[in-house]
Amino acid sequence: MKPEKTTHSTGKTHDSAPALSHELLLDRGRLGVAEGIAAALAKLAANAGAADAGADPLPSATEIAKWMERPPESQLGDYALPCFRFVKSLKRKPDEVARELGNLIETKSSWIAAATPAGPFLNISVNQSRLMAWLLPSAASGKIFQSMSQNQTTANTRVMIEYSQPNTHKEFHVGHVRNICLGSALVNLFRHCGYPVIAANYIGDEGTHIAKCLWHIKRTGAKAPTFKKGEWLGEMYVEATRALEAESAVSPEAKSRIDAEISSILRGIESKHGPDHELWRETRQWSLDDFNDVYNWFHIKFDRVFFESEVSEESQEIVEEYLKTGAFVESEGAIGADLKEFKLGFMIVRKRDGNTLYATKDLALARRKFDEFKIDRSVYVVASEQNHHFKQVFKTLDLMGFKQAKQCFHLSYGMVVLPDGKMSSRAGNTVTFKMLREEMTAALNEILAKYAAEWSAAEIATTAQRLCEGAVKYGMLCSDPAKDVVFDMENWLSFEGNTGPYLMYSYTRTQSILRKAAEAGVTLDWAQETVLQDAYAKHGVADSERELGRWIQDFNHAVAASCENYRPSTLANHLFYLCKAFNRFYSDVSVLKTTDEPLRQARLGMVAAFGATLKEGLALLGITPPDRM
RNA sequence: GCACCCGUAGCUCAGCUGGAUAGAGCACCAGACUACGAAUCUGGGGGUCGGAGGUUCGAAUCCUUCCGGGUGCGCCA
Repeated sequence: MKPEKTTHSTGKTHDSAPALSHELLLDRGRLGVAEGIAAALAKLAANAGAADAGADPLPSATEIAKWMERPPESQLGDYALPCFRFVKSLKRKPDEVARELGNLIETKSSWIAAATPAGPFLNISVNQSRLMAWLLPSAASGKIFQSMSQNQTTANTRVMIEYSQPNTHKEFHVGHVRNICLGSALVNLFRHCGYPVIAANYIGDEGTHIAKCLWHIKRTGAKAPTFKKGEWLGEMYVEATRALEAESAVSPEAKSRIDAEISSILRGIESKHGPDHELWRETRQWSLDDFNDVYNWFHIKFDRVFFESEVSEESQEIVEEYLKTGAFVESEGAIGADLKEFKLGFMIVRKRDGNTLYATKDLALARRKFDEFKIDRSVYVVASEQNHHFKQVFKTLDLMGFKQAKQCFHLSYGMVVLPDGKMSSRAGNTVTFKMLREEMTAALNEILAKYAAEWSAAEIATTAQRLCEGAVKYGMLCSDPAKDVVFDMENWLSFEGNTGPYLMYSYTRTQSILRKAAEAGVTLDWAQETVLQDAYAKHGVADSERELGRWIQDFNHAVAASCENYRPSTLANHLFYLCKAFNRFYSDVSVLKTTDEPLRQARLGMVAAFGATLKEGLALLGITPPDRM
């Protein structure tokens, strides 16, 4: 099968739609059916006298593969072809097209077992034994997943994905956790689809918030603990803001005195020497150490870590430079980009006091990304509060003349809220990463205590960690990024329904079966594809097997859609349905007790194929399931 | 005031480059294990897809408008 040229006749190119349905070419079953339809369509067109001038050219098999849908009821068939689109070129009613196409389809020695018209739809049943003989070994070996990365289009697009972006001296709360989950999943997805990806972090290590934190430490003389000093800093910052608010309210004089003290600390830090700078350097490192602990716990790595402090000088240069080109103008004593004609207001890049801002640093950093890292696309994973900010930044980059500005994408995500409402540090109901980890791990340890006699302490600890990490990541990823997510610890750990533990449990079931099979000396011989095909041809494919096969087969498509739409939830949901199908299959047929040996091989293959698919999908979400739980 | 986002079962959410009778999970009710570990599976009730228009063979999906909630909007990050 060679890739056909795709025609862009619709001309509708999505801003960020990359891989030209590459995954369809990897699906031999779907493509096989599409080829059968294409052949029938050619005959139909010939019969109709296709000499009509101006008639549309016949669609290619890949185009047809794109149009094929899954019918609403699986009893109807494996695929459905809506025939409305052929009405014009064939000058027939859709019902007629479906009927005639059904008659013309070749079912002997092809992927198609039956084609039955249903009104304007042509429903198609796939030759199941042939499908399984191809699908199961391809999935179990991981071959069809790995092929996703061999894509010319994506291989030439360098992508940088910036995420996490924590501030030093502040608490790392569940909102930051969602960011990490989304960002790392995107990195995985883009890499998997063949993009060269640079995973970047951008740490806020300067600014007033730090001065406030240090101000509080200095005046109270509080001493840091031996461990988790970064978390302690976060607590100090919360205390600082409270103290600041209370004391400033006492009198206008008190307020101006405190403001002066904080400015003094800020200047001290920026002067790059002296006690305040030293304190900044020391405490900053505490936060960075803690961040690394968090990243290690979540098993994520960055290829490049940027610091705000490393771009602040460049941000001053940028102001001068683009003031000259006219991209920036002066207004009311400040300097900025006038974006009013784009309905984006005015973005200040230099304050009246001469200091640059967060936005200015984003511009400087963006330039570094383009020039130094030669990236073609730049993705920012940042909370939705900053939608307006990024619209301004991207438009400004455009005005500054960066071509890549059009390939900048802000993945905006909603807040993490608690079951009883929004979190607020004022109300004292925030959830930090520390709390999340401790409480969830404790709950899991309680559950896993029942294995204390059988398993080693190390295995219990590892299992608890994996379950916790998986529960959190899945909970953060399974709903649309744009929506707020309710952080409900109990639900996420409840192991019932659409949760991380449910998916991980499904995986452990496969491992259990495969382990038992290996103990019994049963091994899979993939070389004999015909064994699979014959077994299924003889005994038939059970409904639950057909369903499961379908979800395995559509996996690549879900991955591609998930990547193209910057939406890990698409994959997460696919995995949930995949597991539902497996658990149904599990209770429907007993694999190891299957008496017919070839059929048992085939079903074992189904288990292996599902296990490999699920593991692959979970890995893309950043989840590693335990082997047993 | 303006801009953007969200509104689908009691609750939490799928379904969104338009396709057939709108699907899951939780909760509730009723079933299935001396086990390929039931952290599972099967069945049941429960919906004018926020409202109203429009586009067309067809709209939860696209457009307009209104309502409700959220987030932002020149010297914070």
